[in-house]
Amino acid sequence: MDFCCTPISGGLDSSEAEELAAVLKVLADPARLRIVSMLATAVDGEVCVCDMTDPLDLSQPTVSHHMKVLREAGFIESERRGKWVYHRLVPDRLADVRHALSVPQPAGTRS
Amino acid sequence: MDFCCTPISGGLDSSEAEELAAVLKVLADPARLRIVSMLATAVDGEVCVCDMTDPLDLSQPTVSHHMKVLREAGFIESERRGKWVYHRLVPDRLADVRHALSVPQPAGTRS
DNA sequence: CAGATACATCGATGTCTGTCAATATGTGTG
DNA sequence: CACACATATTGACAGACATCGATGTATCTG
Repeated sequence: MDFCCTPISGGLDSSEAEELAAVLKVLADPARLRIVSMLATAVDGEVCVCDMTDPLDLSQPTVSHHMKVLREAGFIESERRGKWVYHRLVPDRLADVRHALSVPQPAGTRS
Repeated sequence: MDFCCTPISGGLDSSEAEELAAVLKVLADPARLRIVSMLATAVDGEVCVCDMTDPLDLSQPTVSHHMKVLREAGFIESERRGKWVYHRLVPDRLADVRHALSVPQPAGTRS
């Protein structure tokens, strides 16, 4: 997954649609959205799992699972420092998704 | 569902995350993405179901189901003319989703 | 090494959903 | 009305997945 996702406006073929759908599916989860949100608003841009289980009201294995999904989809990077693993957003990835959802000429705007 | 989705950068609470996740879940399907793509690239901005079953390689009920999901999520508008029902994109809805996924200050960009 | 803490992996489970066949509804034509 | 065509609805089913408890792995401290 080098660069992400043919834009919708390009006329998606079957495999392009599946690729974009897979990426969107990663974001289409309340817990993962809140994780992304927490990373986006963190003062240092970093958060460790231990600081997320409580606000998310989820078990540690579940949070860990979501981090893995986000990491494998390229949305976050993780780095171990001591006992903790710090997670950061990869902002370009979100930008790619936004770009894939862009529709250049709003075709149907004539009322 | 008046206006769509608190931006990620706002620090999503539980219900805001669920709302945005629900909207993204609608897009996170290959068939629906291809439908949106076909509508976005259609010359008149309109397509009827009968013209989509073949390219999508899906049964008519399945396509009809996807149209309903897209309509209920505010992504398309549908209008009956004669025997056919024509579907149009609601471009603002996609723009809302893009906006919700924006991260103003890429927090973690210091390498 | 022994214990504690942070995180990852595994297996099981309940729920959600994309799909289709069958059928119903709506619309035009004779 | 009878028939054909386009679309919607219903019911059923298989696969996907979010979640958790139990357990494994890594790191630090005595």
